[in-house]
Amino acid sequence: MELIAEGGPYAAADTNSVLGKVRLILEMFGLDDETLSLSELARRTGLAKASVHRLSQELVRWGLLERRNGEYRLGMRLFEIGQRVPRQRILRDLARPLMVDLVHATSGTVHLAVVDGLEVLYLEKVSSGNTHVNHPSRVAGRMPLHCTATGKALLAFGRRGLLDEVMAAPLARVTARTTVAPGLLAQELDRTRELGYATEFEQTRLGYMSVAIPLAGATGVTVAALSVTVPLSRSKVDLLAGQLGLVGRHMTKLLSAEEI
Amino acid sequence: MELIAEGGPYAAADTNSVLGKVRLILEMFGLDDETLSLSELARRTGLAKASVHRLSQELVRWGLLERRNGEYRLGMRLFEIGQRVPRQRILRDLARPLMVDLVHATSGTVHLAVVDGLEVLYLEKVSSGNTHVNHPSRVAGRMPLHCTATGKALLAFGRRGLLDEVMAAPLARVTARTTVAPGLLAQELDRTRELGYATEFEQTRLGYMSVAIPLAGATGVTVAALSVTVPLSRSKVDLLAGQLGLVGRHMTKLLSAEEI
DNA sequence: CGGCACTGTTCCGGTGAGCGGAACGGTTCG
DNA sequence: CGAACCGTTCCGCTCACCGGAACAGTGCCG
Repeated sequence: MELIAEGGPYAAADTNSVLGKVRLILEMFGLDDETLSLSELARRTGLAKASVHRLSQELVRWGLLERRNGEYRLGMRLFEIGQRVPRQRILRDLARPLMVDLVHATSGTVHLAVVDGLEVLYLEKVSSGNTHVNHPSRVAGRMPLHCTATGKALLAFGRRGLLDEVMAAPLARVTARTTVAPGLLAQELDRTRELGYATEFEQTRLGYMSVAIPLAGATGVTVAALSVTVPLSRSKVDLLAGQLGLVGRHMTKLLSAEEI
Repeated sequence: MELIAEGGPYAAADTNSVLGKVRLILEMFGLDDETLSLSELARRTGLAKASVHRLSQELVRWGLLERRNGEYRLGMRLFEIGQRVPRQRILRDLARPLMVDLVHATSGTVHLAVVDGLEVLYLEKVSSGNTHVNHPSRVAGRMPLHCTATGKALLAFGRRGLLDEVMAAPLARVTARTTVAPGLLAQELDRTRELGYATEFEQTRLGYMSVAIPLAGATGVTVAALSVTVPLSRSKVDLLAGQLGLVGRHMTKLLSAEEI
């Protein structure tokens, strides 16, 4: 089991530095494991039980971990500090109200995403309770760049060279309709640049399609992407693209006031 | 200037432990200071420049900090890990779609909050772009318990003893209409328990009022509160309370499936 | 031009914070 | 009751960490 590899495009942890150990401890808490016992943490991290005990106590004092009847869980302070990260905070604060309106105009699910490493990172997800379906996406969740509408918008309008890096590795097949041929992907991106928006039909999830647009910051550089996902049955691409475009122009104005 | 005291109800940082230093560094990034230079960090934390340099480098390698043309800023990884905190994640994921609907039903601003320490901590905030006003509240922002509708709902239906702790210190006057007399607050909370919902008229911000209900987890214990804020001019307390009640019952059902 | 006041970065010797094996008390098993 | 687990504490060794000092690069002012 490769523990260190999980969780994004960052360098590996160093076992014999305090920070390395803390990192191992905090990153053991995946989305599945909500709470972990001391022994379990020691086992999974490979650290000595005494060390985990000492560090965990200090983390609890900080508020990054909490202790509920013997088990450790990630603490509220971590959420609080995470909300201060400037890029996500500015983008979300500006986009959220517009996303809410978009949900009601389209009856779909709206995503705000940035590129992090070689993946799409979802900053925000808004959907209505009425039309709510169990989408696999999560806020702070990751998806491949090549099979999502947001990913394609970011690839098409983002920094050059990103596409090459993505195509350096074989493209993962997520559904039967996912584009895995590099040539086809390049073609799709050309089309995306032409139209000004990206689409995706059942390439992420069967039965659903998405339309996405890039969001440009003050300098004109693409900093994020916004998408609407609806059931395939009621796909009105041009209508959705139009509604997204309106919001996109509004966002660009808002973003120009901020520095991203 | 008291640097350590800021940022919640947690124990102070220890300067001569690695974690203590890291904590100082990370918590220097407030909502105002988006980016900080190395020297500035060293100055504010009181740590040696070499130490800050070494630790910051390790934090960048981890992804908790990012470096953009010489300046440090909080990194995306921090946001990502913060989103895994289970209490906030479960509550938000369940509540967000319902909050979106509530926004459109009421044309107000909807907040989801928990109590952390002796304050209200906002987990989520949803408002529409049309009716958007610059509310001072932020996601992951904090407010006093005694002057907000969510705070009063949490005080009235939350764990016993919390009220005593709050009243141990003098109640801060936020606006001219904020309840600062302990006796009056107790009376308001009695009324809240009687009605099943809490209200607040211009006690947080002049021109606005809020209605809030408690959200009960699987065991019946109050775990969070949900509120709607609208301009004072169109305050329909009983209507808002009714709409909140519907959502509240729905949330209770959803929360019973999870373990909070 | 040189001096100055800043940056960020590197070096390195002393040392105490951190380490973790081992032992300890408290459970929950069969 | 022993066995196997848990969390917690102890303590001496040692190496990762510390931070003053020296270094290089930059922008400003006289």
